[in-house]
Amino acid sequence: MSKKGEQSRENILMAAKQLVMQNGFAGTSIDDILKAAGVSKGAFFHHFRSKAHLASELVRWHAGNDIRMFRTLAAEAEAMYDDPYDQLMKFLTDFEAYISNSAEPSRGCMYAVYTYESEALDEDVNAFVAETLQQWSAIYIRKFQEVIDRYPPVRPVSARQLSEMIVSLIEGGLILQRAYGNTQITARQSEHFRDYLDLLFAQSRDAAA
Amino acid sequence: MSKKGEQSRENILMAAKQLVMQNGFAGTSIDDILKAAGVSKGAFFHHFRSKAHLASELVRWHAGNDIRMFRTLAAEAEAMYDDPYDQLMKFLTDFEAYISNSAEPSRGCMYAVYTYESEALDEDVNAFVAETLQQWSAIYIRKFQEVIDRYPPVRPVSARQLSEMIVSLIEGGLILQRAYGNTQITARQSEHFRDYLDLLFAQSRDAAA
DNA sequence: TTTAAAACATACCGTTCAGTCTGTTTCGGA
DNA sequence: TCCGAAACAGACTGAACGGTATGTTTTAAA
Repeated sequence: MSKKGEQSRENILMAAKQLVMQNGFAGTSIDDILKAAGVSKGAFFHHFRSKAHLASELVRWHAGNDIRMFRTLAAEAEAMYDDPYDQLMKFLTDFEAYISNSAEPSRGCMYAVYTYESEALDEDVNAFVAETLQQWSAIYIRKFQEVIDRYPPVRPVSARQLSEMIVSLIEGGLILQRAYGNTQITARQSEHFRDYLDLLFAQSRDAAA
Repeated sequence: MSKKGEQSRENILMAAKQLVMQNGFAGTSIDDILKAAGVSKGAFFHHFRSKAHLASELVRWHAGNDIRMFRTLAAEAEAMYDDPYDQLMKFLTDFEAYISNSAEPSRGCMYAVYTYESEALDEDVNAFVAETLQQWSAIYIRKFQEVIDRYPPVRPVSARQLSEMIVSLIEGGLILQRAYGNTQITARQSEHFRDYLDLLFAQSRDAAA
């Protein structure tokens, strides 16, 4: 593959990502994307056979970057600490920092956009979004389970429930951020969640120490 | 106002609500709404001067019903119990029941749809959505404050933080529900949140008893 | 019963949309 | 240097869209 070809494709994906996050998928026209990406219609339809195909490729491209970033954060945390609880805390704080300090302050979550326009998208795109959210959850679940096994919580909690909770808090926080024009809500909710974990596991951790 | 006139208007709003929740606002055409509502174009533009105006009226109509329902649940809880903690728990469980057993299983939150298409909507509509979310939060905040004042929590928590947390959990839960096709996630997260409250306030409540 | 406004119904209009078609340029081998 | 394929560029098309224009029916008061 030539450099230039890949560059155009990437420009289109980046422009489309920004516009879709701003106006939704149905609210973004191909012409809008062309203008923002600085490419022609011929270029667009050379790389994507339809708008629906772009939707599919866009979320796959985005999810690839996302999951890679997640795995990197998880790996860093695991390299730095032995204790799963410490790993979890570092992972959560790193993610908070990522949300707060990202060059482009977060305008929401692409999976949420896709989810709320799911009926207009292909079946397999919806399946992919669900799958990606589950992959995301899975990273948490594994870590929560290690923590629960090591430090019995004061209340019975499942790793799955906790992972659904943090994902819900983040997704919901991003909505409130957008609605209120406040870029700190999601990070604050994540902090709050860490307090909750502290309440759940502090007793066992103190006992172990 | 005549009965028939109001009936058409209501039909349009109901049809629009359903379609917007399914496909988003940009993804719903006026013709789609006419077909679903069984009215003509003349009727539509008699009641709404544009699609943007419909967006505004729709969210106002929806929010009116919503806030009314919320206030009713709050009033019922306050009539049944004297203790603010008991009131809060009843309010939360009633809302869980409402989410779970609603005739039309919840397909998400209209404010989330509007929030994710905010750039394409009028300034004042966005302001109204933010205001409505804040009204919703305010109901929680008042009650949380009463509970905090009466039963000092084991960790310092603010009523505002707790209200942002439950709203985030609900909004995020509704996204996961849609993505996974599981109608129980939001209610389960609300249950989980009650466990958290129990952890925060159990000590003070035991001491008071 | 008349009347004027409200409440429609529907054909139509200009624009925008996704997608196509017909070329031209770029580029990496042979 | 030549060639074929990849990578464009941009005019064009038919359908769908939001909105309008014009006429008809319904309604409620005088």
